[in-house]
Amino acid sequence: MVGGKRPTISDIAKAAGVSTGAVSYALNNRPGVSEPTRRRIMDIADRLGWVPSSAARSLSDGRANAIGLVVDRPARVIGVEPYFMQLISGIQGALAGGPTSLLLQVTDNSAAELAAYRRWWGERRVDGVLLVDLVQNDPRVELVRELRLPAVVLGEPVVPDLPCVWTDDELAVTEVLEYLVALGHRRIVRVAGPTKFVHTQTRSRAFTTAAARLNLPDARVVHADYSDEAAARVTRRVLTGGTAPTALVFDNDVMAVSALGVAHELGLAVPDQLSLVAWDDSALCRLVRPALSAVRRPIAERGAAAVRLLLDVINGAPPEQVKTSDPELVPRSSTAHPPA
Amino acid sequence: MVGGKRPTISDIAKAAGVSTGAVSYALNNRPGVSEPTRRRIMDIADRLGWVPSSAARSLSDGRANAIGLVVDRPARVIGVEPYFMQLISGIQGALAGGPTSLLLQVTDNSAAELAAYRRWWGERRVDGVLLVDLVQNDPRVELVRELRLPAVVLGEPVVPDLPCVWTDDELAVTEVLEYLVALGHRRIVRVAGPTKFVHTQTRSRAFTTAAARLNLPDARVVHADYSDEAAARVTRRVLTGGTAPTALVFDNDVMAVSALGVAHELGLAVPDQLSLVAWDDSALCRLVRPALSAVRRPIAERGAAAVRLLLDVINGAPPEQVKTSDPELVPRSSTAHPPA
DNA sequence: ACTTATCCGTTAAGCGCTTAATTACCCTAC
DNA sequence: GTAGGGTAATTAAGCGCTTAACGGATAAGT
Repeated sequence: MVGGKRPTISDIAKAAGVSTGAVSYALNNRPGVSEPTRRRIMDIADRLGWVPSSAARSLSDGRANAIGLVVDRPARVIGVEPYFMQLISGIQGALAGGPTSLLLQVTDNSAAELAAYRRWWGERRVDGVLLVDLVQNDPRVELVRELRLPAVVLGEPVVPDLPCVWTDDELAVTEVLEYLVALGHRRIVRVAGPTKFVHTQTRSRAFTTAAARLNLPDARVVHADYSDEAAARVTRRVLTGGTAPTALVFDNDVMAVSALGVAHELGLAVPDQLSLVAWDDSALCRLVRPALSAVRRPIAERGAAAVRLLLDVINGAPPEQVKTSDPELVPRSSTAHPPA
Repeated sequence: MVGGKRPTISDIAKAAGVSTGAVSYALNNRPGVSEPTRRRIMDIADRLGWVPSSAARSLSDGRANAIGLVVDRPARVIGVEPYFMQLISGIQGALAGGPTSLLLQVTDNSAAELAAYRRWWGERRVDGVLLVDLVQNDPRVELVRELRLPAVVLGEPVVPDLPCVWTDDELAVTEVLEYLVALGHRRIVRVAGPTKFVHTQTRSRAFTTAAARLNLPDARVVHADYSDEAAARVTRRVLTGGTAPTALVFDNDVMAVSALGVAHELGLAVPDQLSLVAWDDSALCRLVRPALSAVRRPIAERGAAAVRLLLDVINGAPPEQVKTSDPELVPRSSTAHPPA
């Protein structure tokens, strides 16, 4: 308890008059010590305030008791999106109480991200990792396979044998489109994130499919990079172009809010002349006027599920593909009938 | 390079035909091996893709090569504020390239936070920690001292011998007040965060002092908890009370945006009938209409400076108190002359 | 009464790395 | 020719913990 001096199992052994082996067995609840002895040892252990040295434990059992997450988004963007903090909240929730810690790294390029995973693996610092924002032919998939590093993807099951936690975005896209069509919209544009992301493609495909089914020839997809600047630029172009859409669906909240500004600037009233839907609900969506209709996804749930799955996989469980609860559209004040 | 098999120094030793001791000396650039041998060893090491095992290294040199950060804010709030992600960005920037990793924990109560620090210390998982959101008589200060755990405070230097990185908030508060007074405001209310935080008190004190100096008897401070709900409640009360203020200064961005909604609801035009200033600039402030005037603080710089300071302290440097560059007021469209 | 099984506990090796102590060898100096 | 001084290596102990392998004692089986 007193500063600087951390008790070790041999301190406990000495105090209990047994060998360190016995202490180890007792502390780990494994057979080999009698009940009274075990109890005595445990009492001494927590009287001394003993906590196992993670380094020593790792070294001998090969477990790091840590998992890693690297987020590869430019600093400019990362601060803005509530997504990651909510994800981390969920992750922590599932980690709480257990012996496992979270190692976090924020990088601004893909090479650094790969290097981080490789280093963590080499240093035996993590038992497994979480993979977010998968892209087509993602090099990380190759890497974790090569390294035999347990990994769980946060996203659609595109890689057959890689465990993942996913949310049914296609469903949500379809729901949004049907909702807008029900309001009377026909010209709808989806302002998506970068093409490279798998989830972007999934949503775009769902969008196109649903649009075809609903017979909306003017529906189309344009891309931005999640930043408000890019979104403003794209939105302005779309709204001032030929046949302007009456509804826009965005791939995050920041872009939708940015569009709100652009609409204002162009003198377009939201929702009377233009409807807006954001992806990933957030305080941002709630606070802005008019409040934004948004698709709410269970982000923290994703994080928690991913952690549980990863811990299982680390313990040798087969690679499952887990689906979270479905997203839901939260209608607010940014959607209405299109102008007559 | 091939999966699963991580080379150790004894693999290198075998390949080079020397002892593991020699390998260790060579790899750590310490005297004891000849230049040719060193070169040969290093070549083999990186041909084999060797990376030191952090567990083994920690165990033998007592260094964890990691620092810890625990953020104690309810999940509800944490996702909203860009602050932490920006801080983490800054932290990573200073960590990049070095051997040190960041351990992150998000908790929702102070006891859990203390437990986290204690556990990290016991497990020898971190070499030092970062402390944010200091409160009066913060138990963490006592704890890190008792444990002799190197720590750096992100905030004002309230504890004499604890190193810290701080930003001159008093200056900013004064600047904001002078700015508003110059515009003609006399009745100004500061909507602050919880009283318990040291930074809240610092700012409030500066506010009161400056208000007295500027002869503003109606200036006062009210408190909320950083959430949009609380801010809305408080703002509504303040604006509908006796002598309503003509300007409000908030302690974060979310509360300011929330107030924007309240003003709208009460039929108060911003900035013509009410001026609003946010603390900590963010995309939120930029994107909202009218865009919010805000105090911009060098958040990432704080994080980076704190990391550098912490690493120094871990290496035995004396506890410095570092001041960052000054905050600046970014005037936008939410501030103007008060109504005549 | 003797083997067998069971239970409790100790021993010791090993995880991968660092580092003080030691040895081996070659040079220079008196 | 031998003591003294580097330099370049090896040896081995130790960091704190886990865990096979082993041993001694007691209880049970025939």
